Amino acid sequence: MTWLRQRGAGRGDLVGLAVAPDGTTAVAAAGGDGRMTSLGEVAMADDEIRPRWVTWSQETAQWLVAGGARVATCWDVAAVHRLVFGGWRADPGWAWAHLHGLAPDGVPTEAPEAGPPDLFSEPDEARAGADDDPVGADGYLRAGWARGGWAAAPARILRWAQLALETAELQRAALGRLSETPIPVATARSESTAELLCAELSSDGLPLDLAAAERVLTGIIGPRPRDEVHAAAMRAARDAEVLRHAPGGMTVDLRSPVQVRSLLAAAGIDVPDTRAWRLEQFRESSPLIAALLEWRKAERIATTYGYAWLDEHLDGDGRLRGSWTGSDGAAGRMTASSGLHNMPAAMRQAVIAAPGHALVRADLGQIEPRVLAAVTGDPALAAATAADDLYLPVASQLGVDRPTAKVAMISAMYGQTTGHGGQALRRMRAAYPVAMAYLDTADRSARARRELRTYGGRRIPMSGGPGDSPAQVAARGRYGRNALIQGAAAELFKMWAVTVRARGLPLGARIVLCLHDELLVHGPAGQAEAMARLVGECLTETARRWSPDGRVRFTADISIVRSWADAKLE
DNA sequence: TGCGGCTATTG
DNA sequence: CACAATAGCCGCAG
Repeated sequence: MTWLRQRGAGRGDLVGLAVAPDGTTAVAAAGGDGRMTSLGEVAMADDEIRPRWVTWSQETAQWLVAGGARVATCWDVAAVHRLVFGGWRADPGWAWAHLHGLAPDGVPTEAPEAGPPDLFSEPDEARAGADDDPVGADGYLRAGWARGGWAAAPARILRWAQLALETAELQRAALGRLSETPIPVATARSESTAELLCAELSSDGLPLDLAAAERVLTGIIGPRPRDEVHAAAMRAARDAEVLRHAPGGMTVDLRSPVQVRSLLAAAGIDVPDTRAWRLEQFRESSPLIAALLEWRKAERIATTYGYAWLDEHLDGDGRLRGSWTGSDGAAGRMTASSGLHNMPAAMRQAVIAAPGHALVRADLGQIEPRVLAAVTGDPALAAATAADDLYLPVASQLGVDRPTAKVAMISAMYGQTTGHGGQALRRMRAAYPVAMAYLDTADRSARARRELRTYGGRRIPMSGGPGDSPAQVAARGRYGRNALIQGAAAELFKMWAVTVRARGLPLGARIVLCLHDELLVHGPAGQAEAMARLVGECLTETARRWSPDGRVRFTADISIVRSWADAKLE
């Protein structure tokens, strides 16, 4: 797009982008200049210039992907808003208000007295004309614009692209004021581009072989039921397998925890609840418990990951699709629906590379303690990261065995208070004073409802939430200390992921799954070795950018596999 | 019908 | 069974 070049736009420069649901597209360059264009031109300009496209949210990325115009990088206003201000809500009007210091309560909504749209209440976009400014006299974005009215006419789409750019520039300035965090702008970029990745993950799906998946299911819950009657009969048969161990022919609904508890009581087993870990100790001595635990496993598969799950989420092209969010929850992890993040391990053997393709599986090793070392700069802990197994040097520094060292480390990061980690925890305090002080500070701040900020600059709001009983205060402390670790790990992971996404493109490598510390990359079989090498190089590159002093070592276990479940083939 | 509790799966 | 998430079923309130 020569026009963009004429406006002086170069690699990495912010360029506003708006894509209406019908594909009408506008771009806006710095200085307020903009023009209507097409997705095809955007794709070409991305190749030639590679600006950083400013989008309002992942929705724009979804339109781009749907239109076949995948771009390299973006600045996602919603993602950056979540980073800078925290919380889930990140619509344009909300982000705008925060950047302009306007009270969030005042963000205009559609007038409630207007009621649902009908023949007599013209939507805002249809009334466009006299007062066609997206910003109202009160300084807020107008509700009609923010709620979709921007797409009503080309002039509005253009204005919306300009406004995205203006908003992004304000966000960048706000990030610059986060002086206490080391890499806020780099994090904003990777968090943004992670939204592009999410749109692609949602669109591309995870390769899952239907026949293999059905074989897994058959082995656990039997063949696909022919009809409802057959399904009910199989269910009853599974139930009967447990109930035949019930005392006195007692019949209960196994799906009701209350009834199961009374069943167990009748069998002489008194438990406060019926969770598997609690029942496990009775497995050997009680055939009823053993049968119940097996039933639970099968029931879980049948109801959540069974044939209905395949029918609902596995498409005809052999891809399991769900929706992806780039930064969800307390600490800004990626999340996915359709069970993509909690699929039973047994189902992984059905995740198989397409013909002529291979999967590269890569796990970050012991990511949370390494992240703790990096974000705190604790010298002793950083030294321990030189080892492949970080818990070995930690154990020797603490003078305990490896399992104890691991429990102590995880206790410190998660805030466990029960159990017998007290002595090891005291030694942790002596061995890693910088890291432990960081965690203690986070805990204290969270208890006092003071907001937190991760290494990458993500705000963790601590207002609201549960009350001030001792248990709730303690829980808030655990939440806070963990949010900083989990959050920073999520930031590092996403930077790694978007680096792999970018560098892997020439090889035809596509990320097909992100799982908190694990990447699954799919690509041509002939490029498998190159992809595996590249994933490792991307971690090195990311680590250097993320933790520039280089004193903390990050490791990944990388292997080329046909199926996700496969052991390493390297 | 909506929602909290319980349960299981994952990192 | 600490921290995080998604998701299904039960029981109860409205």
